[in-house]
Amino acid sequence: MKKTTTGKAGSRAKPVDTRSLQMADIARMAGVSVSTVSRALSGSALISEKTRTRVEDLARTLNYAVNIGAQNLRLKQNRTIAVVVPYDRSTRQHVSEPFFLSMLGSLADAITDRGYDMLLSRVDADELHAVSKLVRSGRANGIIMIGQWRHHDQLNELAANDFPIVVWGAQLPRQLYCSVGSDNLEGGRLATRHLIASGRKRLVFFGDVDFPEAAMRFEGFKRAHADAGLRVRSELCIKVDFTAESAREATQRLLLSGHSFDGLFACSDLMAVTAINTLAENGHVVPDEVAVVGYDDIELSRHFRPGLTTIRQPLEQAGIALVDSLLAVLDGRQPLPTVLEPVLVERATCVVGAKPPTVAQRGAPGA
Amino acid sequence: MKKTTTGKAGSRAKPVDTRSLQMADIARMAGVSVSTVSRALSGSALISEKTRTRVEDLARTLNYAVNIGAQNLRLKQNRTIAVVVPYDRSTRQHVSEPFFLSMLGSLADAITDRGYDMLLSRVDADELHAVSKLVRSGRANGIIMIGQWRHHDQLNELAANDFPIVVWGAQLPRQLYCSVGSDNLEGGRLATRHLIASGRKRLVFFGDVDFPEAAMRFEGFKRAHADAGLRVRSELCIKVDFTAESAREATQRLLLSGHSFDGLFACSDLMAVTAINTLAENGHVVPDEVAVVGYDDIELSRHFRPGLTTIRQPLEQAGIALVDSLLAVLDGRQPLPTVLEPVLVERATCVVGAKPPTVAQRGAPGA
DNA sequence: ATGAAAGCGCTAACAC
DNA sequence: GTGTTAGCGCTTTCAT
Repeated sequence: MKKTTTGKAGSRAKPVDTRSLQMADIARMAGVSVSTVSRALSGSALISEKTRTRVEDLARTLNYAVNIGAQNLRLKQNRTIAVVVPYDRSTRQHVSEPFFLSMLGSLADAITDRGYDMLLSRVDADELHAVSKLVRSGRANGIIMIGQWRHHDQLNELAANDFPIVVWGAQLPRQLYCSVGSDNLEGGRLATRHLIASGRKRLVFFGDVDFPEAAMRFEGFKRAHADAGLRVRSELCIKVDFTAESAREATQRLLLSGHSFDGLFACSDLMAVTAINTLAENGHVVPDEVAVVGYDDIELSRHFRPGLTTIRQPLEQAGIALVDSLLAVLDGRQPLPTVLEPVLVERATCVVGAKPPTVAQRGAPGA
Repeated sequence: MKKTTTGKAGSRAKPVDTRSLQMADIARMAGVSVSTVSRALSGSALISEKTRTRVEDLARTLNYAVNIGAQNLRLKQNRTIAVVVPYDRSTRQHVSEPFFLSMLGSLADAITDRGYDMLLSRVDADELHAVSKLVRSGRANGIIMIGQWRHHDQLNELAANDFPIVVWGAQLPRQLYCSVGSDNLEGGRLATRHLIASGRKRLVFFGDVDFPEAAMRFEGFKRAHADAGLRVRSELCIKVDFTAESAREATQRLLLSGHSFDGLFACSDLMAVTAINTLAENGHVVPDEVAVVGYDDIELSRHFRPGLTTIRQPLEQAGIALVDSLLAVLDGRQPLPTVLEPVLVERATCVVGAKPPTVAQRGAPGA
């Protein structure tokens, strides 16, 4: 990092004049009272057309904008929604995970469209109760929480106190808060059914069932097996957390274990992609030897080679559903959880109707 | 999307009780005055240890939090920084572009670390002046603007009025605002030099020089040619905007044009990846026939196959520099623009010391 | 060490 | 139609 010399001169201390225009100023200049200005600017019907235009013109010319803080204080409102991304030290789950970031974009749009502001806040997952402060302190009206969470009880406790929160995630039994999520069971089933339909029989599962989402996907994995009259091989069900490193290790361990397999369902695209790369480095060809289905359909998956077959979560809809549900909660209603339908996106890593798996091809070592 | 029936019952209209605790309540319960509570909670030295603990305990027990809105109004402050992402209809540049999103993560961290709140705001690029309202209305103290912008003059106009804004982007001549950006000229030069060093001589440039960043990278492209005694082939310099579609079209046109080339420098990783895929679909092997260097080092590039050689922008540093610069501006100082050094990340698509390009290999058609 | 009172910039009765 | 007045929930003189 270097500082250049081009640009403005050093640092003359010249405090920014923050004493901006106020309503009183406009009032004085227009020769009316403050309330008249207030009314004129808020489109009250009690104001004469003449005064209104005079005030409006003045305001526009002087570049005046109503002070939202004061307005909110007076109105006891604050059109702000806080989006909270729990920050998990242990998992090192980070805001820059592709999936989170797509979700953020979708939320930003939905929130903006409804005339609200979006506060982005990261809180330590172990300090989750801190989110309530955002609302108690009047910083935001309500909270949208995103993230793999194993915080069911904390959330329930918040919701029990009528705390305005909506969370992205699985719908759980005895849940007091409103959730929006995709149907993870169905997603897991779709993925697994597709693997089976492509002729695979010995399927690996990658995921951390401590997370409700992953647990549901695993459930779908099992159901699909049952539907097809296949049995789940427990030695192929591996606990992998949501990091690339974990997926890499798991894949290596799996290869070393000697268990044979011809298909893999991973609970995130990042896992899937990492597994594919690790397989490739060890001379195994995807999808010829091992078919793979991921989850999320992040940007990456479309550009990855071979194109990743995956389960897409409808994020646009998710953003909208989250925001609308929160607004309903704020309105004193109790919206039902929303379950979005995941869709299978078939690309190259698992194709139905293609040739069946080959145990060893192109003289690939191992397997 | 379907509504499930599990979960809470329908919608009993039961307005959330927003009349939360106030300082007056604490005061009454503690048997002291409001001012005492205020002082106790803000750690004033004039309060007896006994009163302080009593008040603090009470506040903690009752889950009281000071109303930030009122506090800010009184203090004429608001520890909030708005991050603005211009939304460009024509380019369809979207918040979910991987690069923007990484930047957001980095900013969220930097802002949070400094005890500020981050407001995320998208504004139509054609309504750029709207950002000033964020500050005039007291919603935020200052603005950090991210995004490919061709809005130099508008920004200068804002800055001329002492408007607290810092922008991510190239440093331009006669610039009145503070910018933070990577050295795009150097980045372009690094990329091009690497291509040349790997033995390539007929280089393609993909980018839209209407954007200052891309223009500078192109400048670096030209310099590297000059340094190596090569000439830039104008028929290989193609205007491509920051979308995958545009890159795909450009690549196809390029192939149809019949011009031969053995290297490609793309102004974003997304362009690069798309170009590589399009080349592959047409039977051209990267990097054997065409070496490719991208720009940004987004997540994708690490997982893409073959690994994308690219120029990394140091986003962590960028976030920090942006925030610190803005805070300096808010403090009445005039920070100098920051120029971050880009670094070359060598992966597989352009490797120095590898075998020289082959015009046709593995019986690839065309070329 | 504590309290009373004024006021941050705005809105909304309530008068006229 | 417009002005007067009383707060929204807090901090901070200025008294005591």
